[in-house]
Amino acid sequence: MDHEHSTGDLVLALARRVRREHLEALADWDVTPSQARALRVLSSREEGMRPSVLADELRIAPRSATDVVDGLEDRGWVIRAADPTDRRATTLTLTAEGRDLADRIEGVRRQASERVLDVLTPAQRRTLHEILTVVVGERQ
Amino acid sequence: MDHEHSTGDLVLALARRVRREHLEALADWDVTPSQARALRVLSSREEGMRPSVLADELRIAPRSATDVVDGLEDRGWVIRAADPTDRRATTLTLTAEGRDLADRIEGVRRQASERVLDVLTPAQRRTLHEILTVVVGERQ
DNA sequence: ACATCAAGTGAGGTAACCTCACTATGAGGT
DNA sequence: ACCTCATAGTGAGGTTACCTCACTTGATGT
Repeated sequence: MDHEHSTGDLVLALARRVRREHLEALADWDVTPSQARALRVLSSREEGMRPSVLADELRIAPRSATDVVDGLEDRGWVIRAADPTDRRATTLTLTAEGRDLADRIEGVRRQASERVLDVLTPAQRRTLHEILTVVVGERQ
Repeated sequence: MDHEHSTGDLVLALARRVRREHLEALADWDVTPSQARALRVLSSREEGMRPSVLADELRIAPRSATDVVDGLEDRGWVIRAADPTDRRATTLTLTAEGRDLADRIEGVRRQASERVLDVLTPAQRRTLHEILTVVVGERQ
């Protein structure tokens, strides 16, 4: 009303809405957002990921990954084991419960996004996806 | 690679990029993100906004608005004054420096978004804007 | 052999939120 | 006028998700 929304603002507003939906869906399992992000990364790779790699994927400091892993371990979703090839290192492995939870979270995440984008026609959906791929695809 | 990005993920990724650009642009003036948001709201309305209204606009608790306003006042960007019509209330007014800063921030915000969306053709830009308007426009 | 580098974590700090409780004031009913 | 209840703002104290710095332990290149 007072002034037109810029495209950038619209992107942020949409993201806010998607994130809010994700968050609500997450509330059912008593998982913090940062734990959910970590579970997602851990389930996307093969077993034995190092905390430092997790930190890298999450774009947080290695020290912060330690805290996140502490939380996941407390809840019984990952286990830390010694890396046989490097005695300084630790390997992270999802437990059965952890993997299960990660899968279920991925499911509701998808549903939550669907719910938000539902108002678009299939053609608009496709076009949006296409255009976003172009922008996001640029430089990594 | 391991699995296709969903549209929801693309939205979040794009928002992350826009936000990062904004943040970098902001770094020049030593303004925190929450201060920048508050300045934006304050400059969008007429003088004399109440802290409670600011809180509402920012979707934060009234108590949190107090802290944000404290910061803005310390930096000399707003002044608190007594509301003559209600002695419990306070009115917030941007100083000249505050208004000036808000304007400059708005400028670089716009430029930062431009930079990100630059890779699109004008037609794609228009289409994106249109589709986002549809999604964001739903229920308020 | 030894200096240097890397992996993880303890200690302590910050920003940006929150709730709860309190004071001061306003507003409505009787 | 008085009493009750609602409202505006803020002090106190807590939480989450990050951070840096310093340290220990172990690997690695020359």
